[in-house]
Amino acid sequence: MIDTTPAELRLNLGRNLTHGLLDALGRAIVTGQYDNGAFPTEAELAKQHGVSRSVTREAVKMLTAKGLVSARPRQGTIVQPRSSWNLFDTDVLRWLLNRKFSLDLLRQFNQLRSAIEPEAAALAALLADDNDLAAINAGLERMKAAETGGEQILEADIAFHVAVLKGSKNPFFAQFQDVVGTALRSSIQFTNRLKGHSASIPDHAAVAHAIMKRQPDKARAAMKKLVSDVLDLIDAAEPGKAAAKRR
Amino acid sequence: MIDTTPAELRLNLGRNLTHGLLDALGRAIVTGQYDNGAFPTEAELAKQHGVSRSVTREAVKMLTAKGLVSARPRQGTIVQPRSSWNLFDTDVLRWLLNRKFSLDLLRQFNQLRSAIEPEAAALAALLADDNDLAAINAGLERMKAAETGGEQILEADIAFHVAVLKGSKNPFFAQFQDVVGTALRSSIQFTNRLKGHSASIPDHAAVAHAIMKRQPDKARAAMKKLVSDVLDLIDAAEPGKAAAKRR
DNA sequence: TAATGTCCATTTATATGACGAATAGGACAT
DNA sequence: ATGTCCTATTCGTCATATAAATGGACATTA
Repeated sequence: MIDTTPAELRLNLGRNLTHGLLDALGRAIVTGQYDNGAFPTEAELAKQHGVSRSVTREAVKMLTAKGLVSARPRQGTIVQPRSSWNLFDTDVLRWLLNRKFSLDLLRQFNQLRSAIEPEAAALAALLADDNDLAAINAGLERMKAAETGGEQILEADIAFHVAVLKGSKNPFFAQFQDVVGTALRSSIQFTNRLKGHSASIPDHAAVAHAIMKRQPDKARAAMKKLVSDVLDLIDAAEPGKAAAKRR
Repeated sequence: MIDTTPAELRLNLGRNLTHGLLDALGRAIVTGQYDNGAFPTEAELAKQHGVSRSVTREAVKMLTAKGLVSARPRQGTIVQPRSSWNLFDTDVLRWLLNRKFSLDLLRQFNQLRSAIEPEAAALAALLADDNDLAAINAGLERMKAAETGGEQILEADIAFHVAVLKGSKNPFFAQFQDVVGTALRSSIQFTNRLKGHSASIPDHAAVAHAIMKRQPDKARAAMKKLVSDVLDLIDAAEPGKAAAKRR
């Protein structure tokens, strides 16, 4: 039972009741609140959260669009298996990382980065335009400026990686802008522990330099090293599972 | 102006009015129907398609969840820039590939595969369980059996790649199951032209063999070759743009 | 004139109540 | 044991009314 009040829902995401309820339900689903029992009916949801049926219906429709649930008459609304959740939806990702944070998930996410970002860097070295290059440099400069650590450097770090993804001129890679941003921000409680390494300025500079010089292979390798270092740190934090290596 | 009737909407996706309208609006948006003029208001949409406001609202809410539009009071509903569309939503991807099919998009999608699938194959070589291995082999056998070509071999091909992604035991890679399936099926009109190459049995067998033998590096290399061949064919079909190489 | 505050029109957001359609599961007959 | 039918339940759809938000017009004021 979650039993939120309308006021709380409104505060939740700063928008409106529908988005507030969406957020509440999303979190509840990813934390497994409905794994055994069935998902509440329209009427029950409306009653529990003190909102109208319209609001619940629209929230549930959005959950459907993100793959978390499916609804059929008489059967009711049912939570879909995790495999059909859209992990690249920033809402879903945020819910997952915030509530049930796990090293496993962080490792798996960085395995993804390790596949995506080096290729994106290589493409950026070939295709990035002046704007992209400027953004990449700007991100690097911000990192240097905020070298003290903390939230500053995290945002600068994100800006750098986002700029590279965008510079790839491939919309599928560019799509990961939000994903990477969301994931890095959501997992800050962990990554803070390994700061100083993950935000290694020289390694980032090497990526930027290779892209500027239009050297895709060097850019790929430099970016690969960067992400690999993060993966090494994660494995080091949990030696047991290190079997899942990825080089 | 699209002006569908409720009956047409129902047929569209075989489900209900809401999903039918979602589909119609999604297609209209990705084909740029609303790029200059503004998106219709709730009332207009309801009138144009002969459905109630509830249906339009829920369809629009789903579009919102997929990042295609945003809605605010007084401002109305506005189509978001392409960069914020969720390309990894199978609906969005299907709409994009069906209506405005382009070699560019196909190339970019295969650049993504070229980043993802080799790493997934390497992980699968390390982590796939017996079920996964069986599925990979089954896909390969289906390909051999359907060697005549046509739709049979495409489905077998998809099954093979999906099995590898699943075998990676990484939910982010596994997520691409639907994406790869949707994209391959949607781009069949083009890929048919280059069949026989893209579905090279020996190359697929090499991937499967490396995974069975638990050789991640070989699996990665074999999968890389497989996707690279597709990319080469795409570049060959459109020599001008081949500058966007990706090795 | 320029800055600021007030009001208004428009559009989405929310609420409510009613009815329709589909179907899971049981009752019943065979 | 099997197939058929019925019914209760739940989502799907519709209609209408009211609230909230906001961009812009307009008035006010320094």
